[in-house]
Amino acid sequence: MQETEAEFLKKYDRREYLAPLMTVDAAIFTFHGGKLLVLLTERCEHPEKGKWALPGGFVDEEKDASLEEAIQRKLQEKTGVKAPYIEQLISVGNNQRDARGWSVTVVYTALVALQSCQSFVDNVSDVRWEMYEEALKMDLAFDHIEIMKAARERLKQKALYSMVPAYALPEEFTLPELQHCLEVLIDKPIQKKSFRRRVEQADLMEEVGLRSADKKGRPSMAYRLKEGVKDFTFIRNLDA
Amino acid sequence: MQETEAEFLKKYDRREYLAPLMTVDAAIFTFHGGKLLVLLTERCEHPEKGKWALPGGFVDEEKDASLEEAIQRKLQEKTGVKAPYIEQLISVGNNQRDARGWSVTVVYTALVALQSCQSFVDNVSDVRWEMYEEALKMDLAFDHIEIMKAARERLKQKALYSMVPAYALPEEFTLPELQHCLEVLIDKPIQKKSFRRRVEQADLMEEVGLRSADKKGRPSMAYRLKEGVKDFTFIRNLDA
DNA sequence: ACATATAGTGTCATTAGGACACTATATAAA
DNA sequence: TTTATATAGTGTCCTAATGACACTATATGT
Repeated sequence: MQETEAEFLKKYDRREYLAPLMTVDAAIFTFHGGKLLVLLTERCEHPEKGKWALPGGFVDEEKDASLEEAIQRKLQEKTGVKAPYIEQLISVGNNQRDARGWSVTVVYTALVALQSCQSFVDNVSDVRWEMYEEALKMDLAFDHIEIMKAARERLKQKALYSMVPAYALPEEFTLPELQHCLEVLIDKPIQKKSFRRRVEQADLMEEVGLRSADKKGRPSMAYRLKEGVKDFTFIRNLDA
Repeated sequence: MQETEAEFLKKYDRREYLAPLMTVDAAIFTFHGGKLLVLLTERCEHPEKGKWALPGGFVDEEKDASLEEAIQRKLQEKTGVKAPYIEQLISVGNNQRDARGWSVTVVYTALVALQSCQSFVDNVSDVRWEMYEEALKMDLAFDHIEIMKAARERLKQKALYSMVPAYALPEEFTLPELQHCLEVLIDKPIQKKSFRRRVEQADLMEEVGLRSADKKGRPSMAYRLKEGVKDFTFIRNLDA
């Protein structure tokens, strides 16, 4: 006799399967003082207690309806950061990465403006922005060093063919600032003219008036991303 | 008094967390008779019993040391396909996609040569190669239609800037065959000359002699991928 | 032989982008 | 006030990639 789906689900007990631990983590970057920064939290529990790690944690079946909700909730709770344009990077799962056993993490990555969360981060001791170059030398929890490197690499690729790094800057920024940000991300100088041609072609920014001259030299024009611009890609590579 | 990590792990019981169901699935494509084909398996159990689905299944903590091993094992067991250059596509997780509850799937995708697994697929009734265009109209299990579309889109992007589609062809192939394959993948004609320039520049294939003329017209040169070529990318887009 | 079908090449025009000199406009110092 | 210098921004040439498309090459079939 055929079992119906309703009958199947009624007797079905998920506890019969010991599923792997399921976490979400986020590699969140910003740009400040000419440096790329990455957001870290200190682990307050075993395993890896006391080590710094990418913010994240267990998916909560009650609180989260999806992986996207889970990572937004975890980020918000732990660091105060809201990352509207967060993007899935990769998933890592094996029986080695967590001492508690088979573990899977779905990793997200985003660029955010420092201003959007500075006050929160400044006021708690277990969250901080670390310079990426320094974070590379740290003994991060689990396999988070490798994950962070993968996120950094993705960022580099994005910077080669898009203007995404604008998200890491304040709402208003100048083209020299954006160019410098890109140069840090791709780790090589960009021709000023090439860069500006691409900005013009992309037609994604609007002028918001001259920046008051706080330093020597000609003042630069300030821009902001046009309304409704969420993501955008150039056809060709910068340098490469 | 501080708890040590060893003490923590000793008393730690994973069954206290009800982790989401953890599966791996694969969108496997090939190219045959001028058409893009996708590999499907028929579900033999509830839920979605009797529906066709992307091959995949639960991660087995005993058998699999990692997600990569899990997807290779599942593919092999269910379809006989070995996909050496399989690639992670995306992970999907929410409380809607599986009637059994919160479920996460890590999706992989690959292009394989039909020959490498034809006999297996021919001999079992619950596995088949379906034309992609037809599969689109099917009522696949879970959210597999959306996942399949995402994999198709990734394939299209890859075809625009790489020669990866060569993996979907027999070991020896002609340039007109490869061009046609690319045209199907990106769904638009390619300039013959542009295509051949790129093949030459890439320097990834070697001649293996003239193809015997089975049809009208000048016979074409057969090629194979050079030894050691695994993945390769062009700088610029085809058409776009 | 000649029509036709398919494979493969030659070549020109367009365009993206690197190189780099040039102009523009500010502050600081003489 | 002039001049030095620093930074912003533009003009212009050269090269490389590639789209467009006509051309040559080599097979089959009548």
